[in-house]
Amino acid sequence: MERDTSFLLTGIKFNKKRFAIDFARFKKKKQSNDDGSVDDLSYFKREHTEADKVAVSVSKKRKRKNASERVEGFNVFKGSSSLPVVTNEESDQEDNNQKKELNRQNERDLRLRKKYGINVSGNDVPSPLQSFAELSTRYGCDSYLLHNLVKLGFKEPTPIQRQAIPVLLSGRECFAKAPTGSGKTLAFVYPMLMKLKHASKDGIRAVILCHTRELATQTMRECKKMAKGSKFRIKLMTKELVRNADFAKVYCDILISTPRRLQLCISKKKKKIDLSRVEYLVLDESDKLFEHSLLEQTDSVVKACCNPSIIRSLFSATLPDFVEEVARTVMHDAVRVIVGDKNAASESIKQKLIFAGTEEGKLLALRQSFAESLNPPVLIFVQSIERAEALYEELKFDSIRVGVIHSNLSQEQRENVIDDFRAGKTWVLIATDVLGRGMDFKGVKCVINYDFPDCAASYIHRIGRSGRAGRIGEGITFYTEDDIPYLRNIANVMAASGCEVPSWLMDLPKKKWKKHYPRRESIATKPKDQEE
DNA sequence: AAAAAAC
Repeated sequence: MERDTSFLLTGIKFNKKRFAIDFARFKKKKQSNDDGSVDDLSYFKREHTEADKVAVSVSKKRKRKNASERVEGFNVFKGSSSLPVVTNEESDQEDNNQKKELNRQNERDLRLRKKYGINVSGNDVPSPLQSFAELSTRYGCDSYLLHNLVKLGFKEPTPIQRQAIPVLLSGRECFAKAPTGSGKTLAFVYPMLMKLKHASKDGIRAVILCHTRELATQTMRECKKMAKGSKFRIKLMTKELVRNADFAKVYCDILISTPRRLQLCISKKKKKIDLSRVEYLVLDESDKLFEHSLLEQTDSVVKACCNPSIIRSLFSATLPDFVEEVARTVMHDAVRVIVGDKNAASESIKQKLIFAGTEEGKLLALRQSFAESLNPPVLIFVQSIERAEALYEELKFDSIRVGVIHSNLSQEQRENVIDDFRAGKTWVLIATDVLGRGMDFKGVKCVINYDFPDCAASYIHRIGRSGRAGRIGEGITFYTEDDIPYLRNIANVMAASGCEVPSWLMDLPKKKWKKHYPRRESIATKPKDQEE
């Protein structure tokens, strides 16, 4: 019974036992600021028995075993094991022909997957697409949808689209990992539009969860473009919608929201939102949605989408094992689709590391690089809101059109900043990690990590704001003495993405990545009044 | 050690 109430968190419980030390630390923290609001997490309280300790060591062994199985699972040839089963009975001619045809199909699938760097695992993985035209021949896609595709300039499906679209169209749940800027949004929106077919007459039929409001807005725009000409209702969960709508009466085909806002609507006493009819649920940037602070919110949405025939999918450019482990506790016979190398950034991005020495050195290096060649639009990432503001104050008098964005701005301000950047009114945009993931600014040629990213995943996502849709991009990362212990992790990503890495970097000691938030000197050169 | 996700 307990299991029924905690879905994804059940998975976490299992997971936590495996990592007993982290778990104990987390538990301590939970208890120390105990405010009684940990209903769903109550299982944390019963631990430390001898039986539990045994459970830990047993599951550790199991983990190792699973890990080795997983490696095999990545193998392309084992992945799509839809080869016909040989029976003892005499098979007649027809059976033989069927087997031959199946074998030919399997060979075609394998060739195609190999060609596009697609790795799959799972039972009976559907064949990848050879072209978009197959959407109508194989899946009876409506002509208006194909027309939209052409009009929006999509000619050839990207690898993730080739494989993830048939998987979703076949009604399979899936995990999808593919490089930044490789068309993941289309890969989950398009099959959704195809399967929804006719507009909703009651209730909500599909939900897309995004980790920031900016991404939710962008995703809605993409959805609307692709659905043009249909009668689908596509809605963004805005503050106004939450305030005004009576969710008992709201019906829409695709609802796009951030987790917290949707969770609130679920937990409302009056005008509660009904997600029991949801047929499709997408967790975009899913590893982000599975972070501690968001997991409980994500969980309540997953829990509320209780339609037994729901199709759920997880998309991201970085999909760590633990996310899949947790998600597998609720998913049915999911297919895994992985494009490209594990732990690599998009290959179309040129990656550079620059030693800036000190904070002052960073500012100098930035100004110098702008003086040499400013190739707008440029995105600059810093580690905190304060530093974003400080850098903005430094640059705004430099005759460069510069903007700044972070979560301390009002929603309206945030939207304006994004619009200005998209319209080319600002050339350089300084941002916190709000814009680190998912955002698609068409022409961004260069991303500068003014402050070192906090982990490899965030590095991959940040530089992935450039070099999208096959274009060339550049990712420049400044580092100081404080960051050197963490350089090796970035070097690994660079090596995995086919970048040249100086050998001394690879000689740095391997270190398990911990979140990296060094306390930094202030950005500005010393204020004038200090001289007085 | 941060940011983000509400009202």
